[in-house]
Formats: sequence, structure tokens, C-alpha cells
Amino acid sequence: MSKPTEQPRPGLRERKRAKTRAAIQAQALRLFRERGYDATTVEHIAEAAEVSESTFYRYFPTKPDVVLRDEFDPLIVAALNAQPAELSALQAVRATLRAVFAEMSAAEADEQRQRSRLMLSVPELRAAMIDQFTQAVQLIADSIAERTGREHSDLAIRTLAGAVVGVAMAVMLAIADDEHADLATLLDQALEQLETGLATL
Amino acid sequence: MSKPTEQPRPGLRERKRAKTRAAIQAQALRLFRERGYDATTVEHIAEAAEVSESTFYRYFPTKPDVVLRDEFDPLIVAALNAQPAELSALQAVRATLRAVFAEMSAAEADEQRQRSRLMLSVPELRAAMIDQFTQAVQLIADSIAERTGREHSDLAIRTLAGAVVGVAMAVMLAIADDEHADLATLLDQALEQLETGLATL
DNA sequence: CCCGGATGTGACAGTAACTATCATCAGATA
DNA sequence: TATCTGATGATAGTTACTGTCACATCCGGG
Repeated sequence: MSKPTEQPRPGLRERKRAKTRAAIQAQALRLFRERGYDATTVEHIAEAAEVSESTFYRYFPTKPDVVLRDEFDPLIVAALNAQPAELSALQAVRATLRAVFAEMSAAEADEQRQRSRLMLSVPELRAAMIDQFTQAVQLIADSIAERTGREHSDLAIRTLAGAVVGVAMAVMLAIADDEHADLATLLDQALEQLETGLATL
Repeated sequence: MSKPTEQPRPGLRERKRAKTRAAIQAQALRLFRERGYDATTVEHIAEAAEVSESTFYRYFPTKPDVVLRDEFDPLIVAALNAQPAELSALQAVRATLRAVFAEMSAAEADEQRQRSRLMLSVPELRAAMIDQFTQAVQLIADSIAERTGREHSDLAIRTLAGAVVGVAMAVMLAIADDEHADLATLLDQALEQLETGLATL
């Protein structure tokens, strides 16, 4: 989980920046957990992180962003592009998600779970998710397009990407109902169903 | 496109209410078209519709709602539930959407198209769509559950519903790229692909 | 070492979406 | 007609977010 693509010396300034961002996010998530999302104002967060409100907005354009900021999306994209060419598109997606979940530590998985629960329970956060979804559709479509040599605007490709993201959304909703269900397992099962075919229902 | 399920006499009060709601929505959409969404404040809309800002919020809880408010969802649900039992789940969904689009007048279709474009271009509106999506997943899942006699929490059912909604989202994105593509046709093709199978890519 | 430009920061003022409250007025009802 | 319920408008307040400016801190070159 290191970042080997970075220069060896981040420089003092950048290190401080990263530290400030981390502090803001950590304090925000703590306050959201303790007091609730709505009851926590940006002013509270800024105060707890010992920065001004202005600075908060310099690091996170909106309040929801402090929750949604996610470092896994680029990992998933990279893993998807790295899948062997002989796999079908759906097989590649499935293998990718398996791999990423497998590499996730228990602590990371738990934090993801907490954030998912928070996102689903707060309308404002739920709302902010759609841009992530549309972005996901585009990214998956791009990757599959390259894999298959088709245009990324091909309806078949868009359909596949949309179905994958839609299924992921459905699984998230399922998780919201059943507290201790395992995201990785359910998602894999759902993708398997997508592969086998939906016509049987 | 009449409403045969209503009582013959809505009563003066209700009629006035409906009129006020329609006026607010019409003025809002006009202003959004002429000045843009962000440049139009709720105050402007209220003024144009000759009501107070308070009244606006009584009819539409949020500014995005004035765009998203849609009378087609209940129609779609009713049509889906009315599909013959011998159809498979996906066939039923496909037949439903065909039927609803077929009954839609050209003017209605055009307004839908305009609203779709507006929704996709304004982040705040895009964001508000996700609740409609999750609601759609639930409604489709419920209907399919009843049709098949399974639990509505069945993962297979949720997966199917999620895939359908995801595909719909992908088609909307496709439309955004290609101005004069036909929503109904593309959606039908995409659902056909879902029926045939996604494993071939 | 220090100096000049770039960059991060805080303070402040302002906009607009929403919320809450209360008095008033119009439609429903008896 | 009299009363009662529900719709409306005015007002004040909270909070997310934007823009601007002065100040401090970091970085590279002389």
C-alpha cells in the first residue's frame, strides 16, 4: 500500500500539506461519528483540526468531499488495466475486485465499511456518490474499450459498465439492510450472476 | 395520459394547490432555461410565480426537486406490475418501458429530454438523481419479487434491479454525448443485451 | 546568508439555500 | 353565518460556500 511512483523527497512543504489534509479528515470523521454529520459544522471541524474555515475549503471543496475522498479508485483502475487480455470483460472486472479486496487490510476494510454506512445514511453524502458512480462507469468503459478494441462510446460497452456499477449500487443497498454481510462476497456473487445471465429470473 | 383513478371532484382548494405547484415548476424551468440553474435563485422563482419564498419550500423541499419531480415513475411501476406473469423479469421490464415510451406524446418526450440534459449538466441536479435511482432499484426489486414469488431481499433480485437501473444510467450518459439519439431505442437495445448476456464481451 | 517570488493561511464580508415561527387570510364545514 | 382548518407571507436565523486581502512561511538564486 506504498506509493512507489512518487519522488523520493516530497519536500517539507508537501509533507506539511499532507499532514494538514490528514488531520482535517481524521477530525472530521471522528466528529461525524461522535456527533453526527449534520450536527457537525465545518467550523467545528476546522477548530478541531486547528485550521481556519478558509483552509478547510482549500483542502476539501465541499463538506461531503471530506468523507468521499477515496484512494482506492485509482488502485482499482490500475488493477483492471493489468488484467490478462484473455479474460472476458466481466471476468476481468470480477478478478480485479477480488484482488483489490484481498489486498485490503482488516482495518482498511473496516474503515471502508464505516464510511459506506455513513454515506448511505446521510442524504447529502448519498447524493455526492453519483458523481463517483458516473466516473466509475466512464473508467470501466474506457478500460473495457481498450481491452476489446472497440470504441469507448459503443453501446454494448456502456451497457456493461453501467450494469457493473448498478450491481455495485444494489449490493451497497443490500449491505445497508444486513449489517454484517460481507461486501466482497456479495459483490462477487452478484457479478457471477451477471456473467451467467439475468434471463433466468 | 388522463388520470382515471382520481375522484371526479378534486375540490377548489386542491385545484388551486395543483395550479400553484404547476406555476412554480413552469416558471422555474423557464428561468433555468433562460438564465441557467445556478444564476436562478429560489427568490427569483418565487417572484416569477407570484408566491413567497416560504411557499416555494412548502411545495418543493429543495431547489433540485423542482426539476426532478416526475409523474412517470408511478406510471412505470403500475405498468410493470400489470405485465403478464408468463414473461421473465427482464422481458417484463423491457415491455414496460416500451409501453410507457410509446404512450408518451412528442411534447412530453421533448420535455423529458430537456430535463435530462439539464440534470446531467448541473452537478447539484446530478447529485439529487441518486435517490431516484435507489428508489427505482427498490421499486423494481419489489415488483420482480412479487412476480417471481421470491423475497425482495434476494440477492439475485437486487442484482437484476441494480443492473437495470445501472444500464439506464449508462444510456443517459450516452445520450448526453450524442444529442439526437433516441432514449427509448437505446434503452431497449441495452436491455436486450442484458437479456442476451454480457459474457460475450 | 538573505532576498524576492511563490504559496499557504487567517480574517472578514457577502451570497444563497434552507429552517422555524407567528400572525393573517381564504376555503371547508356545520 | 360562524367556526375551524389549512395555506400563505413576513421575518429572523443558521450554515455551506465564495471572494478578497494582508500576513506569514517556505523555497531557490545571488
